[in-house]
Amino acid sequence: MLQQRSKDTKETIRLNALRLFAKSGYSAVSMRDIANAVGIQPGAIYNHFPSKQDILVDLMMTHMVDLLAAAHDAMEGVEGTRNRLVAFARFHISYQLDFPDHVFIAYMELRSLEETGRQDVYVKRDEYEAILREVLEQGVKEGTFNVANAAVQTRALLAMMTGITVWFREDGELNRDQVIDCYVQAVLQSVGIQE
Amino acid sequence: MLQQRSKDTKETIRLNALRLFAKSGYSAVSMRDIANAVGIQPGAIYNHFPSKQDILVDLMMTHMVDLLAAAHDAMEGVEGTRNRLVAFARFHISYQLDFPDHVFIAYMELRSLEETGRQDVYVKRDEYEAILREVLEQGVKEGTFNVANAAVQTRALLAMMTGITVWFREDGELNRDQVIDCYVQAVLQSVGIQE
DNA sequence: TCAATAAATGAACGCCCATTCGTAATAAGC
DNA sequence: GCTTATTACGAATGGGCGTTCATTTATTGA
Repeated sequence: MLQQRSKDTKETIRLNALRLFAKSGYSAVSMRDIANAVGIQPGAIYNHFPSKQDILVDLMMTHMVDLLAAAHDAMEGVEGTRNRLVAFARFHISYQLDFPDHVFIAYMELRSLEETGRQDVYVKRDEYEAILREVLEQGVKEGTFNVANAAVQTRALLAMMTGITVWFREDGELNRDQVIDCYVQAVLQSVGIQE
Repeated sequence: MLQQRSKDTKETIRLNALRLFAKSGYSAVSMRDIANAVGIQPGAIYNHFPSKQDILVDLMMTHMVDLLAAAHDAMEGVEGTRNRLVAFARFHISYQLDFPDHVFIAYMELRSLEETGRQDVYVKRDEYEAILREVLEQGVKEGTFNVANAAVQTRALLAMMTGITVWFREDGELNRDQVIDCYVQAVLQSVGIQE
């Protein structure tokens, strides 16, 4: 049998595992499924990852780290609470649409994580939530925003924006920018700012 | 071995399957897990359900039918778009909090449904979305609401309100009514209504 | 060039899966 | 009390699971 070697087998495993986990869920995907998608034998995966669980941890942590870095990047230098809220909203939604699979498993497969690793992901998630929460708190303090509870509103808005991946299709009747504008308007109005 | 008979073994199976599916996901739960929770042998489940898949379909369809009936009930006789929006929001959030497991699997396990059954669930979901969408469309037509796209806003608001189950705990620092008020305010403001 | 390392195969491990079935025990109707 | 239908047990089915391992092949660095 022909054995192809590849320096990025590990990356190929990552990509396929991500796609399969997002489509069917961690538990429903077998190492054989992943191996088939990659084009190797199941055992060969263990040259790159010590276990199935480690693939999931790798995917989720990588995602959270990347997400955080990108978010801080997008917010850097943006001044004013309204501008910062808009910047965050646009960043968050765009990121969901760019990496729907990453976002989906980071959200859905927390329960599939064993205790090791789950705490790490929680910490990163809190750090991410804090970015939006601080914007809201600042807006409330200034009197710019009308929000009863910044922490609650943070989670409400994140859920709202994250949900876009469930239904949005690039070939739908509204294009990406139009949909983002709808959401940004909803976000702004929800904190009491009229368009 | 002692064999207990029970008229509501079927209902007990339903309750335990629901709880387990919600906690770990459909694929991660085995018929043995369910049987153990119920206190019977795995084979005995097949006296009540033809397959594991049928348990899931049963749970999801039952939930959707109940949800729809309860929603129509809650909206009946409520006049005025603002009042109807508030009524729907309060109903939806309360229902999520009352039946978090039902809601969770109806949302998450659509992908675990085989084609038969999935279409039925989609129809019910659309029917449910339509209740809120029609309120928003009416408000836009009247000029009461400031919403760019009623269909988009419908999904955005449903995602926002449904997300509450992810973090809300009955013993948290805010009680149920306080949290509901926060969300209702956010919903109202998001459609352009000032509190 | 050639040893050392990395990455693949393919077969096997023991275990758990959903489901089936013969049989026994219970409950319901007469 | 006896028949019948229901519901349970408990063992078995074939298959898939995550993972291991001896072995082979390819790549790398001295």
